[in-house]
Amino acid sequence: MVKKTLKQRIVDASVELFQQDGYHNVTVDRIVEYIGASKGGFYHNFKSKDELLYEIHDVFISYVIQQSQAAYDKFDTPITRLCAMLQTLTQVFDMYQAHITIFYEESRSLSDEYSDIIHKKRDHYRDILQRVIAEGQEAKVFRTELPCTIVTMAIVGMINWTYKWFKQSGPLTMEQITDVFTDMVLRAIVTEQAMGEAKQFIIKG
Amino acid sequence: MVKKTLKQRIVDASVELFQQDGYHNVTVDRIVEYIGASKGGFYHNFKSKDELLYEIHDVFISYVIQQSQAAYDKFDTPITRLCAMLQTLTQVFDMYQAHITIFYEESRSLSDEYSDIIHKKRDHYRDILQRVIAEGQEAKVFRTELPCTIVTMAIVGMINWTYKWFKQSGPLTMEQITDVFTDMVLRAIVTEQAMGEAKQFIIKG
DNA sequence: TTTTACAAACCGACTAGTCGGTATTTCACT
DNA sequence: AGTGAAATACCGACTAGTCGGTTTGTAAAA
Repeated sequence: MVKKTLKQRIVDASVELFQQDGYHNVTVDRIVEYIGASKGGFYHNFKSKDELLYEIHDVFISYVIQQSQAAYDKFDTPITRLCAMLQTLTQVFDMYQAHITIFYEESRSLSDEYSDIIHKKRDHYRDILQRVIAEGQEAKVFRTELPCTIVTMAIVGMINWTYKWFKQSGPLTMEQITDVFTDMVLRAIVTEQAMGEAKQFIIKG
Repeated sequence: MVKKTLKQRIVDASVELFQQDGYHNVTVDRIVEYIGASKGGFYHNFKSKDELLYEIHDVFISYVIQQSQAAYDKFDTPITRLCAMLQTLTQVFDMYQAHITIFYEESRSLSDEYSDIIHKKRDHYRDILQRVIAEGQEAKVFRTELPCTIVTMAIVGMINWTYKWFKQSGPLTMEQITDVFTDMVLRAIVTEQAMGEAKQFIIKG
């Protein structure tokens, strides 16, 4: 697959440009000029600039959902599932930082027809994580005194926020950061009696 | 102060409209129409739409910095300082949710002259928190095996992300959420030997 | 009289989307 | 395989509309 389709080149260029300057500050003219194409070519592949934005959103969130579900299916205890999901998510966030930036900063620019679909998928992603937390609480592996919705959003926030500050050129790799996050989350929510199982994921002092 | 100045009315309306629809989707015409004023009045009070956006940013971040610093000054141990800052921050985030949405989603729309100032202040806010973490590590109250920069960003992410999902009409108040966050953070980072001092902030199971 | 505070019409730059056209590929039929 | 027609992919000048900002006007305050 040496030859990239024009459509793919448009998407790739847009992801880059949208991340840098934001959806509204990037014109269709600029996108096509950037890849040496034309407006005709653009509107042959997309019915609108909106549709392009939607496609970028969808590719990303669908991938996140699929990966999260795979991490869930691969293991069978709350702690291992949670760790796998944390690892998977940060990995995705490492690779798709540009997509995430667009996903979380430009979703308001989606027209109504698209935003419903995207919002549903976003909720689905959260639900997968929340299910792990809830199941862990039922099994008394995670502390039941913490509301599982808040715990879920605390974790989601911690991870999602990385797109704002993580630099691949920074002093720590995403793997190292993941280890710290995993440590913090497990310490925060695992019960005393289940801490034995979690010990292997805790950083030694 | 029954009479609000036009300037204040413009700011208030803009905060509301920007949060709802985003900076680029709200025209100056719409702002002035919303409050029953004119474009002349707008440009009498602001030299540009950019300046208005800047002012909204600045009011908010300056307040956050001031409140964070006050929380720091009010106490004299890492744990109490951290708890006070968590409480202060979530309180601010409860009150200024619209400002925060704008602050974190529209800062890219700031022109260069303004964005430098805002970015510096944003870093300053983070530094105040990071200092508490670092001081806690020096005092062996917080675990030194966790890099303080990552811990800081994990906390910042957890708190900041609330602006995406917290609803004042939701089942939990911001105070209750703060208690959960505080519990999780302390459990995650306080050392075994200092846990005694932190116990009062931990939710009992 | 000058300044302040706002109103309302207006302008110029910019941009999403269109449309008529051309190059390239696909494919049915010899 | 070779051919030609139809479908597909792409081009680029043009348009209609939008929006930030300006200019001119005006009434009250200082």
